[in-house]
Amino acid sequence: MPELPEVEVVRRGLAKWAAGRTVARATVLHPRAVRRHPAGPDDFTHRLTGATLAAPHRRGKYLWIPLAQDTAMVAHLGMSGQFLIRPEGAPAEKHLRVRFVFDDTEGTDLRFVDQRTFGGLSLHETVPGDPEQLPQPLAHIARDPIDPAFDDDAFHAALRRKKTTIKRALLDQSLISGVGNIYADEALWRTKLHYDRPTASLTRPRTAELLTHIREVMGDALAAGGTSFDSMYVNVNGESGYFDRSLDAYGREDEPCRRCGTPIRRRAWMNRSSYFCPRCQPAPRPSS
DNA sequence: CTTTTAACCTGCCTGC
DNA sequence: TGCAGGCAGGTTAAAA
Repeated sequence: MPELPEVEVVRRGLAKWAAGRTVARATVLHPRAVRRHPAGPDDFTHRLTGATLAAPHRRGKYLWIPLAQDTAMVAHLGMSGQFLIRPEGAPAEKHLRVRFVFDDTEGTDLRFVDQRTFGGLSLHETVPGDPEQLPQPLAHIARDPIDPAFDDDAFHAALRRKKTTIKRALLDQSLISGVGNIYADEALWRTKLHYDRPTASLTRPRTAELLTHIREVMGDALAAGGTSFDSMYVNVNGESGYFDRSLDAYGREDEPCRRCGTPIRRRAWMNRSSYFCPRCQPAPRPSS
């Protein structure tokens, strides 16, 4: 479950069901799942053995779990990654990639399941003195819009100086993290902005509106347990969120805009799709 | 230097 | 039924 609300649902599940537990044994069933771990699968499992999982943190779509004073396990769900808390005896999922067995008597294990293998786990040093024990590789990831330390003014200034379009900017994790294809389309629809609008043309009030809508749609989605179109995106207990029923733009091609009734359109865009209302979100005047 | 494209994977759905 | 092609919520190395 890839975007910020879905990852936050997972983080909360880990906080409840995995934090504080000590790993008795870690098993890597598919080496690609730990390809971002520099020292390889054997080092990964060896270093996790005996490690106690601290409370999980999140920035944007990235999760991390501090293990010791200066080490944390980073997790990214990619397009199809899941963390599942399962009964120890439950049969292996078809796409089970990494399994953690604990030294306690709770009777459950922790599994990283990932059909498309774009996600992965890895161990990294943390930024010295960082209160959240941020892993070094995440230092370049921007704070996300629901982080109290997110700087709205700096974000607007960055948009103004970029030579790009608004949806590309929203998906740039070094400018603002946690926004993906669904919530970008939803926030743009709520703000009545076209995805190809040049960022340099945005006024400060427009940027403020956009940020407000990003926060609102993510808050709404979180309250609904996230967005799930199928069993691919689930919480640690395997349950789907139901925000898909509340989407206004994403996935609604040819269905009437909930504001003006005009059919929502889908456009091929950067090897994926953009959904928008052609009336509420008119295309910007072509530049040059 | 910044911006854009193509590639990385598996599985499902549609149309021929 | 089979098969090709398109599509899917992610990042990122390489090219422009």
